[in-house]
Amino acid sequence: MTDRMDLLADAAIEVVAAHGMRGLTHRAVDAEAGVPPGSTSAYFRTRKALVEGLVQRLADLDDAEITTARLDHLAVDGPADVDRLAEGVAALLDHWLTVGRSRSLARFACLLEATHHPELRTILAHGDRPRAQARAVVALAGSTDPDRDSRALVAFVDGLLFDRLAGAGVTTAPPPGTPESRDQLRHAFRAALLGVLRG
Amino acid sequence: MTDRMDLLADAAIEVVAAHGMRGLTHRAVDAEAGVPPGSTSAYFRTRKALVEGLVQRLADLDDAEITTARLDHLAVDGPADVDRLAEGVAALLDHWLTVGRSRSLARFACLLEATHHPELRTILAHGDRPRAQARAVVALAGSTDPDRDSRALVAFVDGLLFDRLAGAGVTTAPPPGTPESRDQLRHAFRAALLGVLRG
DNA sequence: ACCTCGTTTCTACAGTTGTAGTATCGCGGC
DNA sequence: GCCGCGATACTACAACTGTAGAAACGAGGT
Repeated sequence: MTDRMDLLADAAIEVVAAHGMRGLTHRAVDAEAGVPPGSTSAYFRTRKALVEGLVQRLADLDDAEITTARLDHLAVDGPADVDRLAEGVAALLDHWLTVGRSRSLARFACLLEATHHPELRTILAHGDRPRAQARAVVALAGSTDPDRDSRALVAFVDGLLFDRLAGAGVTTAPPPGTPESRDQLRHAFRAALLGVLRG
Repeated sequence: MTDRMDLLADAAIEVVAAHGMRGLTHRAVDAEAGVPPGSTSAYFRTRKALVEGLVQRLADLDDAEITTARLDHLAVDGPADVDRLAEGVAALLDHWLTVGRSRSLARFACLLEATHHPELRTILAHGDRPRAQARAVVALAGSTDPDRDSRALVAFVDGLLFDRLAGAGVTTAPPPGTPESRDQLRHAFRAALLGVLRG
């Protein structure tokens, strides 16, 4: 709502990204935001309120972002279109892995949290908008079951994101932000899209 | 190590699945395991030890499971093989979503945790074994870059799993365990595999 | 200058959690 | 029967966290 609340919610996102849900305390947010101790507790009286504020802030930030990064106008009816779309999604993933890294981590943490706190689910309609975009794409491409296919496609993209954020494998991925990373992501998404389209 | 430790670690997995990492306390584990209060604190003196024990237990359980569910012997050189493999993976996913639901949730929570606790990463070499299996599959199928492709494939499968566990979309998925759910998973994995193979 | 009211800052306190130390138990050997 | 000792159960306490309420502040009007 107010500036100060946004400031605190942003700090809360950083805290969660850095120390997990467990580290999310009123005092930790105060410290992260550089405000006098007690401030967070004043604006978000209970911890539940703090979590809800954080989730709401994530949703708002996504709303702001989605208007600047629209992909659903990219019709796909030829190989060139597929490549163009893959380029766009790779750029988006790259963004989520670098400047948006904290937000991505916080989002996954909140999604897990929403598993046992249904009230978060309504705020965090995660993937609904991406899914709608994906639905448009696969529908235009002639999918026989756009709901199912778009859901799978979004799940794949989330999987790619999660893997790069938290994947702890032997095979090390190139650091996000590099051309090689972008290339891998583009290639992977292209494969997923093609697989879904001509499944 | 000992029985009692395994019992407690298993209870810890349930606690994390039900209440998240934040709910993981010595006393909560005591309650979940139905042991006298203080027991967990005696076996895992510090909280760090408790989460390490939990992660180790997850890894051990996976080890036990992997020997019973091998998929890498399934060579893929024709459409029939692809279908067979997709059937196997769908069954595995179904298993992870039903009887193994808590473990799957706990695993994702721990992966997120490992982001800021490197010592967990060594224990939880998540996806290494699946990745090795996937690598064998894509290599046999003639991939030009098996490391990259298998990584993508595993990421896709994880994405599917995460989506069914924590996805909070409008498009509701059929409940896990039903034939429709299996069918969707089979279809989705098939698409991913085909996309990766003939990328 | 002074009051008003919303915002911000500070303080207190009860409940929870992490951790370590002490007591009790159960059983195999003397 | 009694002893020793490892495994288990209990207790205590300091630190941390959530929450509420009281104090200080500051801009805008009179």
